Amino acid sequence: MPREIPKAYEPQEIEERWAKAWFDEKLFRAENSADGPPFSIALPPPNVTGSIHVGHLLEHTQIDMLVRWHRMRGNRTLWLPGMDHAGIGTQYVVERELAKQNLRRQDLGREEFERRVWQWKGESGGQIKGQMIRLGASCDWTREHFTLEPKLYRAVLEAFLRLYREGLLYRGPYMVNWCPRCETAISDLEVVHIEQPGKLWHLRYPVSGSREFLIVATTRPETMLGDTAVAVHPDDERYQRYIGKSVVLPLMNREIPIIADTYVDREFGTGAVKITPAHDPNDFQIGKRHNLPEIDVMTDDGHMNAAAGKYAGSDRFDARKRIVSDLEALGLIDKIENITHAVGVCDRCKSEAEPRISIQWFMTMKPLADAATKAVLGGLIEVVPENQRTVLLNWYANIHDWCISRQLWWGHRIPIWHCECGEMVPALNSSVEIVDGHARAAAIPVKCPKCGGGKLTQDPDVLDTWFSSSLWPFSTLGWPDDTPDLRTYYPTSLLVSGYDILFLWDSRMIMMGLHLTKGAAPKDRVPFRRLYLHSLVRTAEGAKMSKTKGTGVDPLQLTQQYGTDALRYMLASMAAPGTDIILSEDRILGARAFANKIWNAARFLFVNLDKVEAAGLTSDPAAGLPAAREILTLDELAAPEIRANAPYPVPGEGALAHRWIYSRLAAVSQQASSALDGFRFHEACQSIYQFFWGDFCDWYIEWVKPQLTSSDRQVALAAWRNIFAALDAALRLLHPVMPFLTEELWHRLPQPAGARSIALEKFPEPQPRWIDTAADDSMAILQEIVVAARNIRAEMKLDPRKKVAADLFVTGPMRRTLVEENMDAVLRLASLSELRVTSGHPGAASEKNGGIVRSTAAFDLRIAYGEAIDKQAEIARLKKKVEELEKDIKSKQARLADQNFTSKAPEKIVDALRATLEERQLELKKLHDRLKQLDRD
RNA sequence: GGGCGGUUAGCUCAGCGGUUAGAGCAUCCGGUUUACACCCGGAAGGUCCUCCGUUCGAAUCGGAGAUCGCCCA
Repeated sequence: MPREIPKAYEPQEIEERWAKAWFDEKLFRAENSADGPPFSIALPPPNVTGSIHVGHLLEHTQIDMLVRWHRMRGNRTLWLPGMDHAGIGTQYVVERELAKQNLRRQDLGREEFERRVWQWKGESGGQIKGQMIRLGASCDWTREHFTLEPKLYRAVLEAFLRLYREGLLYRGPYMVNWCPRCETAISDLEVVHIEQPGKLWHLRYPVSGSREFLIVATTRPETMLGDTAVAVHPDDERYQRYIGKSVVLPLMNREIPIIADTYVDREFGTGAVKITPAHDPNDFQIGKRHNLPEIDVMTDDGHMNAAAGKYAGSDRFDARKRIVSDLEALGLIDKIENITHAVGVCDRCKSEAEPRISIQWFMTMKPLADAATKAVLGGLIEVVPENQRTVLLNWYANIHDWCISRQLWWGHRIPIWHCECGEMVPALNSSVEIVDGHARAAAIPVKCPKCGGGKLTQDPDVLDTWFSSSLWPFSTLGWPDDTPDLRTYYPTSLLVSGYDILFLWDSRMIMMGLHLTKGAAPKDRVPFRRLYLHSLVRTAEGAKMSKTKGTGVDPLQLTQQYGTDALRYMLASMAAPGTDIILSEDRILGARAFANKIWNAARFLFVNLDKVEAAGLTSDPAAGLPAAREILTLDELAAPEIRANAPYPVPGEGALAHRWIYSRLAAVSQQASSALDGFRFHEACQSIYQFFWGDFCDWYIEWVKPQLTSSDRQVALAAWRNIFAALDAALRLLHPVMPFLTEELWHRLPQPAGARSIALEKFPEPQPRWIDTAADDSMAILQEIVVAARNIRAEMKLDPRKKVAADLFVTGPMRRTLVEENMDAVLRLASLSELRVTSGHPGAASEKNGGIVRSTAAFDLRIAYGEAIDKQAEIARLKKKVEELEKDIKSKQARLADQNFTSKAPEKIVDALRATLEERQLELKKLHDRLKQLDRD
């Protein structure tokens, strides 16, 4: 029965089919009762608003490779997926939609707005899930979670209430970053600094009761309306006499004191600075020290408020212009400098963030950071690459309290009720109830424990998205309940994340995990035992891939073009830890070619087997097969139990290549596993690529081709069995990186009834019986001979189809036997009609115009051909080689002559150097002989 | 201002104390080898950014500088 296998590899149909099958069959469902040590990874939950970009694909490819690899090694493997509600991000997107209808969220009211967001989430959210399924992520979709679902809401309530009772959460008026567009506080980490051209205005503040001025510099003149002091350094001689006096704040005509504070940098500007405690974090601190009033001059949406006098109602940037021009009119602008400075903007909407005092919830971080530091220092979490460990520890060391409240409507509402008397009453417990399909706190306090009042209103704020994210590795496993999943899979084995969210997410999970989970020892409470920070995909200019900037590349489109496997391979092959990735068209093409190569190698085997079968059936002498030949069937050659016992000894002299390919298989399996264990995906890819294309296709298949159609049934049988088993092993090696292609091909091999997927098979382990260093060495020599012959042929510009005779001079009987035993393969691969093997060196045996010679220390190969060779070219080539060799030999001799080297370097190194020197000298001698001979001829 | 990373072949990148520094792509030469032209065979191509140091030995370790990029303040 012919096995239909298309000539060109067409990934689309294959990938869609398997993606669907894997999902429908729940193939990657983790079984708690299964054998094997658990291996668990929580997916960094993508924003529910998002669609996948190449950055995700890089992350998912790396996770998926590790997950598939572990699954194939027999681990009880769980990759837990889910989505993040992405508070500010999602709200921003929905608000943008509303704005198209000229609506603001305030127009709808909180409940209606929330309803709209849920509606939007239902329609557009979760796109990523479909994309991940299509791209082959082997997640356990039966365990999918969403940060706003009831179970996770409950975890958030539990965490909040516990931290609150422990006194780690507090509320009060502090300086925060405020986004006037989103109208919410944002954390330090959500403010990004962008270098921009700007101006530095030098303002003249008249000193009260004098004609003098103090000059202060500012990049934000509008904040002057809220100035409540001017500060100088206490030791600054220039200003001694002003300390204690006051200035008249221009435009506002308010007297404000001149104070002394060591915070002031005498070198900056004039050494006098305006102090606006309500609009600058440093000024806020100074204000506290000096008991200065805090005058907030702005509204939530970035307009000037009543405290701004006549500027009230103006947009903050309009106000800036007006103030500057008013000051100019009054002659109070000393000068204006053009500068570049970093402006903090809201990470989400890119509006300029405003430092501002507002009442917010904060989390005390110091004790948690200390515990986390201890865990990381104690090696309870291994950080890869290692330098990121220092970055993490430094961040913990300089940690600030975390502003966890957001003035948003989309998120986990803070479970605190405020009484009219000012008392704050937390929810009674963490239970949740479902209203309209969505969760909210159920245990609502009805009476104030302090004043007994019954008028309690819930805090309007919601929690920072990252609060719920920080619970992700355990909340998704059932925490705070003691569930089988939590017991089995927590701590998770590994977290794979981009280093861009090390502070936002990774660091906070470590703190929360250590603090909140139940394990007796810290090692049982860390959220993950290893932390691998992967690279980011960047544009050619080095910018982060970003959809908003239009630099994001749609991976699904690339998939259409090149195939998912190729894309995955390309990303993995570039994923060296610690270096960012710039997408390259060439690399994708190379990966696609690789996929095609794999496809065709498999195709070759199946197609040829068809031929062998057909020939056997018809006993067609034209096919070169004897009539008596028995039919070979695929089952006989490649049944699972047959493959399991490979390699089979090949009778006669054709065994070498088989011994060698299995030896290579052992080495490559070992390399791949150790590379994956160290997150060196590029290394794993490279060694598998080299194995498949170089060893398996270029040498092994080519070498054994004739055996596959051998008239000796035993030879053909063993050869086929070995090659199928090797292909099977190669597919399993390749599976973690190229899941679709390997799945498709694997199913074309005979499999036991009910076999579901290559993903559930074993990853190749190096078998001791495969390792064969003698075969490695022998094969290496034969390959060198073949390459030397091809080299000479190319040099002589021989027609590749033309077979010629050659002479081989070898030393040692072993080598001679080796070549003679493998003569057929060598002749065929080197396109030789004959190879005369002689012991010793050419020299005397050489004839006039003796063709071209290639020499290594082990052999000399000569092809003599009727026509004259380009003698000058050959001499030039030899001379260049001589030069290189002489240089090398000289440096080696010098080093060996150096007492310092021979006495201090390890013996092994010295001996090795001596041996290579000898080889080189032999090569050089051969080159000289050859040159002399050419000269003579 | 502080910290981190890059600088290696024309391009994209490996290698990170001890072979004549590698790969893929591009280039050049030769091929319709019935698995694959997304292929096969061959070749050419490098002051490993600069300087100083450590070492028997440095692309690899340390210091300084140049340059590009990232993060934090």
